[in-house]
Amino acid sequence: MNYSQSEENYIKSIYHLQGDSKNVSTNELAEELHTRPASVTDMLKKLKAKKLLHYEKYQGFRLSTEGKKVALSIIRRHRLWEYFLSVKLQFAWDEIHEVAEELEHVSSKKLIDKLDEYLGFPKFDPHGDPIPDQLGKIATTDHILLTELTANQIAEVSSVANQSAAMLDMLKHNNIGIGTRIEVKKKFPFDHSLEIKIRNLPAFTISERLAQNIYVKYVKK
Amino acid sequence: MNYSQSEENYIKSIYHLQGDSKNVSTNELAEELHTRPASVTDMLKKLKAKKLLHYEKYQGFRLSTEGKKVALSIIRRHRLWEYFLSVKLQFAWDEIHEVAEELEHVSSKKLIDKLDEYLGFPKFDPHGDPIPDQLGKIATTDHILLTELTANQIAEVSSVANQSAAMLDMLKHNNIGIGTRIEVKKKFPFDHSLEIKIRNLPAFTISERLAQNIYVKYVKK
DNA sequence: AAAAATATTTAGACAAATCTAAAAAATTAA
DNA sequence: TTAATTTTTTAGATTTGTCTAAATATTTTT
Repeated sequence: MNYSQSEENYIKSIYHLQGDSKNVSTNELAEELHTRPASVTDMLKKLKAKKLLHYEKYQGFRLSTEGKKVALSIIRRHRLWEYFLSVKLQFAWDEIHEVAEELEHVSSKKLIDKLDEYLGFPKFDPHGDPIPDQLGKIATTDHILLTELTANQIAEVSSVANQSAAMLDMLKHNNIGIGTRIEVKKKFPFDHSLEIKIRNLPAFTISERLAQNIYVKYVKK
Repeated sequence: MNYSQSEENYIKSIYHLQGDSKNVSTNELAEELHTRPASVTDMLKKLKAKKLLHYEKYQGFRLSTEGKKVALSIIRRHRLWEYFLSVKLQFAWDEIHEVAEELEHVSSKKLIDKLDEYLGFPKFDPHGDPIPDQLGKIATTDHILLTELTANQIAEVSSVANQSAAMLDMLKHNNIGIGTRIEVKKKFPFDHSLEIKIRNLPAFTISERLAQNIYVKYVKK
């Protein structure tokens, strides 16, 4: 089956919002897609008719098994293109997302499988997110949120939850990238901000909001 | 300026049909695009409003300078992707066109310029057609139509004018590809078909129609 | 040069994806 | 447990790209 760009964007966003199968609300999805709730309702009816999601009026919705399969194949395309842009074309880390958003809608399965092979079947994209294989399987990671990291423990940035330009710009400004080693020096109870240290730079503070979007994994000292 | 996929397909087809600036007709374009003449008229009005073509009711049409510029940038994208699919992803010669038709609509200029660099600034695509550079310049070739080739003269296939699946299938069936050396043994005045010889294969006949779609260039014996 | 044939355009409709404004349902607060 | 607020849906429009059928121009034939 083939889906329109618009349908694919809805499916992908629902997949990200529902996480481990919580129900997604109309307003939430409208905000994520920068569209209006009324437009979301319209599209939901269509996706329901195609059996891609479970949806009852006023009750929220969630992808069906088939819907998840479709979502994973879109995510596979997106992340393979990100890997290609970064590793082969030398795009900067914060430039790849936007271009991959366009490339992901090219639907030839053969193209994607050949690209995967050409790239050497990478398991993670440049943001540290896992790339689903042909069957939709994704490698598991042991990462945790930076907010959950114990003080004075060193960990390595493994992925970011949010890839908005504003977020990526902020990370760049703070010299944080995939693989950056971070140590939490202090947690401030007042606003839950964190003082962190990177390499030999002076320690500095980041907001809880930002820290909630950074995944890290422990690393031997 | 950015154009829709549909607009881009019209511009590209007009460019191919007009050749060295002959006027294109509504029916001709409708057939090329597998659409209806009425739809063509609708789109022409839109493209005229965007100053991409010269068009007066019932008089045929032709791309403006700006329109040609746009056409060349679409062709650039298409041929670079064809080159990538063929050289990097090892797609067969007759499979690349269809996928490139989709990829060509991804519009990031940076993507295309980086891809060009990554591929080593190729001058010709796998079908032998020239790839426009960033400025729209295309390398010139000295190829002629196979129908124009003198008998008993050896020449090498340099490109094909038509990339329909039917055409590519026929070429494959006849063992003709870019670089194949062909000698015209005889021209039949009755239906203008040609008897040709390839390598050590027995000579065989091809139609005028097919020969009109094959470009060759002379080669020292 | 009129008639016939062909090419092109207009008029009006339709599907997809979106929107605004208003109605209806669900949730939260008083 | 009503009232107020928020969320969601419906109704009706709009834009883009397409279509069919009919009208109008142009070209070709007789």
